[in-house]
Amino acid sequence: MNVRDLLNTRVQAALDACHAEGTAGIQTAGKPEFGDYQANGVMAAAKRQKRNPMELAADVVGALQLDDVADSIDIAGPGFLNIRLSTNFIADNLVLGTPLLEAQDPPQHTVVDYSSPNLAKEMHVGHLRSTVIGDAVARALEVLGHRVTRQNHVGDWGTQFGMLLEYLEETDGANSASDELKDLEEFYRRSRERFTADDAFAQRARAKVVALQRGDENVLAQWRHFIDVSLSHCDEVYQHLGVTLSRADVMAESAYNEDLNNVISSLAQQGLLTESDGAQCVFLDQFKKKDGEPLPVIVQKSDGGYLYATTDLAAIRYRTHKLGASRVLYFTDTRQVLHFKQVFAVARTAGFTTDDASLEHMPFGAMLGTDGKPFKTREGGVVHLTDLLNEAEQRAFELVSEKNPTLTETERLEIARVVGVGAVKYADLSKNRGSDYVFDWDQMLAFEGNTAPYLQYAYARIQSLFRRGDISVQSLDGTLRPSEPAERDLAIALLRFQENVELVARDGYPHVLCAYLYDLTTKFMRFYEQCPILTAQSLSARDNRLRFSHRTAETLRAGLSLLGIETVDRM
RNA sequence: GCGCUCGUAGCUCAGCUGGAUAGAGCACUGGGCUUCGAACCCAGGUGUCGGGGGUUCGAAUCCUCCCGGGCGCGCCA
Repeated sequence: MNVRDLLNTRVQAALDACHAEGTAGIQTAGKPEFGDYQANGVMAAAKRQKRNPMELAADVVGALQLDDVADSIDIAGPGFLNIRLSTNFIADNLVLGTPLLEAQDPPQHTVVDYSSPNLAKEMHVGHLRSTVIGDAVARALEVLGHRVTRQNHVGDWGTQFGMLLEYLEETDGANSASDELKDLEEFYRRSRERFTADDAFAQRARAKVVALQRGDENVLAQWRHFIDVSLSHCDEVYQHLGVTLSRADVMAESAYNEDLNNVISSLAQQGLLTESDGAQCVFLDQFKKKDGEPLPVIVQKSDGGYLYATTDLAAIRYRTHKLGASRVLYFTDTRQVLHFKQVFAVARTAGFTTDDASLEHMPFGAMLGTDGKPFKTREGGVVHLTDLLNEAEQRAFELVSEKNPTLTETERLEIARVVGVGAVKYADLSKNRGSDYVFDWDQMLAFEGNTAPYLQYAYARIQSLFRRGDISVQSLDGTLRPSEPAERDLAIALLRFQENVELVARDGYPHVLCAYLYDLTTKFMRFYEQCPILTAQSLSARDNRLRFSHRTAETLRAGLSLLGIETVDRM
């Protein structure tokens, strides 16, 4: 049940009945004394109608049908409507055994383009945000009943592969290729060194590129092998990260190779191509500098080569026309906003996208170190994701061992994995993706405040409760009926799961879900302090509180799972 | 030069289509475990929302100018 939607619909109907134009403007109440939800739209509607807002508010309340939902609707301030949900409504919608989330109607087919590392290098922190955020949004869409096609648009093509393949051939005698590629980053560094230091090598590398593009079977075999090894590295990282991407989701840049000349010829046929300095460009009116100087989208280089804009155009056509997606989401960093604006515009103009398809760039900011500069190792190198996760687990292990030394080492290792990886992911997911964020080991691994371990701890506490009380969850049928204030606060929070997940699916901001889960958890912690559960006064109160606890645990586990974060029964 | 974006408490961050006295966490101070896990809870206070001007019943949010940071701008992705 999306409570907010329900209220929006009802208040909207009342506005319509009063012939008032505008939206209901339902949001969660700013303060407890304002009820649970507030409608802010009446004042704006009154202004449009040139009416007294208080009068209109009274009319709207008169026309409002909320008997089955709310206890009270109060007009406050200059014309706010404060809505307080009724206990019956809350209880009716919090029934153990009913699904935590319901599907949205109608279901849509969404392509989610995320992670998309360059296979020439090892995965590093620069790939973390796209991978983790995109995965969370994909999961949110799926859980709401939408069809999701993941697209890992990996970079497997380009001139740097000539250099890498040449170097691979050169070194292959000594060790097996797999061994050589074990540290991709190092391999890349050494081959680049060779490339710059040795002209003969550089020449052979360029020849490799040509051979590769020409489709030379031997070189292609080398290339496939390299890609395969590199993808295996990615798979390992994805598995470690707990990300849903698999080989089946890989749709590499090279997959569009044979379609690129079609893209060009289609643009040419439509008269959209202009040659400029030997390059094929698309000039669109909406991309002009202030002085009228046009801004090109280059789709073919003067040497005949294609660019990422070309590939992206082919990908758009594939995703909308072939896959039939109605939404395509791109999780890339914020530096590419102009690129996507242009590519989307070209795609629309050229008919590479269907009319009703929505192309949405979901940009995210950079990861900075505590010094405010791009996050690097002490030596100034990129931080590999594997190292990052290992360090997180190491720190988590020390912490778990300190807090809970009686657990076996096996248990502590497993907890450290769940807590450490969860902390890293949550630190990223809990921030607004649009802006840069500071990656701070100490803060993230302090495991306090708005962190994954705080949520995981609440979950573990609830599991402990059931263990101690020897309660079987199956015995807890029925509704959650709040009576104490702390119970009511918790109940309202539980009711808001649906609307928050829907927001994530719509806007692609997982931090909204994080904020929700954190709020839910603080509400539970207060409930836990204030309302004795196992030692409640009456058996019915005890069972009711157990139901609250169980529902909270379910919501936490489901919510964290949408973020790709696991839970443990003890920690 | 043009464009995009950001500037909120000492630090890290929220603030949803403009809404009520701008909120959290960390840090700091004090309190709470013979009682369901103290990785917890409660209490305490801090803001020229970068600055000026404007729009209006109402602006952190919209417009404009200025200051400051980041990023982008024809053959990398």
